[in-house]
Amino acid sequence: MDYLKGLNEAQYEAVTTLEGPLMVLAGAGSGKTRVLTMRIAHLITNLVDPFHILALTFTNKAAKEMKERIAKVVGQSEARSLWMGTFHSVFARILRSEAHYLGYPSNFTIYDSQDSLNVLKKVLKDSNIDADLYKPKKVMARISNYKNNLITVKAYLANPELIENDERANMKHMGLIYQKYVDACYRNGAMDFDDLLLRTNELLTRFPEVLAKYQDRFRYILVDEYQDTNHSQYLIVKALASKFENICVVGDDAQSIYSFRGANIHNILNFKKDYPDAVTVSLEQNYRSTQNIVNAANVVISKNVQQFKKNVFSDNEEGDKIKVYRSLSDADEANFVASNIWELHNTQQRKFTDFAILYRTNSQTRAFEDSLRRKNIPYRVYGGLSFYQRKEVKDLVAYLRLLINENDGEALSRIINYPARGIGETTQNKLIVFADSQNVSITTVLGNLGMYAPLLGLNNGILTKLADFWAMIKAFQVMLKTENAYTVAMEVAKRTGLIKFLKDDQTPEGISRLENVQELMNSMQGFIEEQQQLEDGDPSLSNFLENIALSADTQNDKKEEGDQVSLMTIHLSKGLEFPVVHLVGLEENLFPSFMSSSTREELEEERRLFYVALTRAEKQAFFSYAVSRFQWGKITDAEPSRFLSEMDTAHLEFINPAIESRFVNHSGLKSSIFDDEPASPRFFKKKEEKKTIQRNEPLPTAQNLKPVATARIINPSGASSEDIEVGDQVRHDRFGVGEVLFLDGTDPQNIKAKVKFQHEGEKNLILKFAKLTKI
DNA sequence: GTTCGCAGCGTTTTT
DNA sequence: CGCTGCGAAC
Repeated sequence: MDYLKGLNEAQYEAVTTLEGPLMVLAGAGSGKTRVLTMRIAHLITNLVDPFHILALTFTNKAAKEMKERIAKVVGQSEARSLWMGTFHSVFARILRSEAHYLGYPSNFTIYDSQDSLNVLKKVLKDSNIDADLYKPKKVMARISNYKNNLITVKAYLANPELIENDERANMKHMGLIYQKYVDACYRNGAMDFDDLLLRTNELLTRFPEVLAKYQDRFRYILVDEYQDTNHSQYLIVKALASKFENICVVGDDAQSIYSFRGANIHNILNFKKDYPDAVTVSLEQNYRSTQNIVNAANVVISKNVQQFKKNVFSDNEEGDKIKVYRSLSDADEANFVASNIWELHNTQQRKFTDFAILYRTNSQTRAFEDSLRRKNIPYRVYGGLSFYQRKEVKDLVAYLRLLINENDGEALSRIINYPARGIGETTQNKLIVFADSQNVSITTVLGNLGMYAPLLGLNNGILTKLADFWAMIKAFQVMLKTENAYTVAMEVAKRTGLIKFLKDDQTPEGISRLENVQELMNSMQGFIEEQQQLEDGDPSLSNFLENIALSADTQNDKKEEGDQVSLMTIHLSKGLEFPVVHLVGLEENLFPSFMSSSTREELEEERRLFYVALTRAEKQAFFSYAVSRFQWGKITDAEPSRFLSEMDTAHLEFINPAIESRFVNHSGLKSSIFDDEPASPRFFKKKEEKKTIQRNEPLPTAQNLKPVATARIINPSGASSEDIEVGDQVRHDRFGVGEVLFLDGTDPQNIKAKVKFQHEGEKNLILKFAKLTKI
């Protein structure tokens, strides 16, 4: 049991207290993941069958990481039968096998937020409701809120208080809309994210035999990030654990940052009330960060009223003070960060992977991408628009979804006329109205066109098109019975004309779209191969679809992780650690967000977010903020974040005193430094860029071209080309092998390469998109 | 039925 | 600014 060695007293207790309810309050950096991992290992060593263990996490990333670490301790085969995953994926799996209880098909589709929103928009349109009062996103948030609190349509309609509440918000039709939305999803054979939890609750409450079955299976339950569970998740855990009560929850109330999606901090605050016999273990020693960082973070989080008292401390070196940089603009800030990374990379021999840039909102990425790219610093952006949310990818996926679940009206409407095949809006509307009037689904109408044709009022040309379309879908379905998912998907991409449609668009964006589709095919192939290697793998199309529905992963998770700077939102950074952290955009109305500055609760959550961000840092932290920022298409003045003033200056060091004093004396003059400039934002931007280039880099000369052209080019999706130089032999996905004749361009985004291919002749390629491999 | 262009809008965080 | 949705013209 060497794995028990090296645990401190509290960790040891948390790992070895196997029976009964246990709450582990794990301060930031206190070895939480280690404890969870060791605990599972210890369970298995103590002859608990992994089959009886359920471990729930919040992100796929966390689940994956933990699985790997457990496999290292107990071995691959032992780890396999353990159930570990996100709430959503674990319960989606259970729902699939028990769907018949709920009147759902087991092949139900899982809708992501975008799908749900589309369905809701249709509902709103149908209902002839004032679109200004009922903004889809707002309505969706309310519905989501109901669901997460287990308020079904029925419960809603029976609750005058809720109805009154919505009436007061000027939304008296919420009940009706809610009903219609739920009906639509049901008709489509689909569940949204919230349904996965709500329906699980329904399953466990309405069918005691099902509950008993899973209670018996999951005798040992572990929940990571318990502070972020919502009510729905809380009830599921509670129900499952109520037989054996071997439940271990791990969390840190100071790191609860998901209340916007229903997380209820009281779940962890009240754990003792739910399980009076619970053992509580506090992990307070932070092994991750320097004393200075830990202490600085403690000062800020102590401003929160709502929290357990903890004493997180570090025995590490005291460490550097946190350096605070005040910048003139977002571009200036990005430039500072990039220069700083470059410098530390050179002077302290830090790898690029040692650095993280953390921000509040995804829209802040761009400026940093620009500066990093200019300095040829490799980076990777996490999060943002997921690969699977791109339109071209979703379109192909919609076809595949339709093959699995032909009732999926959302998928159908997405592709019935894409690529255009003459089935326009008018025809679709007729179909919908007719199907409604006959009280059947559109699928039924399409499947029995012969019978319905005379009643539809459509001309023969259109009817033929509809028949052809449906015959094609049916043919794919037949094919799916004998061929593997990849082959069918390829056939779909070709036969529907999707590939041709994309190929016709030779703009860089068009090429990139085609490549994304190819990438989808690749990832599918990868998935199939991976599943085939697994003993209990499932290479089916439906399994593939489920996996992508529940993963917000960007495309290149499997791709090589080179030496790259990480860029991500603070939310995404939870659970991670980096030697050097740049926390940027520390401005009022940005962080804390203007959306979350009205109530104390909201502000406390922002403060916890700040705490999370700072405690990601191991050795060094840098803060920065800009006095003016280019956003919403114009320049906005900004004040430093209140979190900065909440800190103890003993932990800080202001690193640009010159600029500081210049500004301190003239409050509110920030914009006046640009008085000699035209007011147009465009000019402003230009000037900024020019300035930064001059200040930090020599002008592009022939000498400087080479490093740019030979650098790793990172495109926005994160894929990278190898270092390409003139004379290199390269391989291209489609054109095969060739020689690079010529490189052209200084803008790393737009370097063109002339390549002579053995068979295809000379081509001009944009390096960023071409994905050339050096051979 | 399709395409293009413009206006208006929102803009936090994720399974 | 960038996206969506809508209306007008082909």
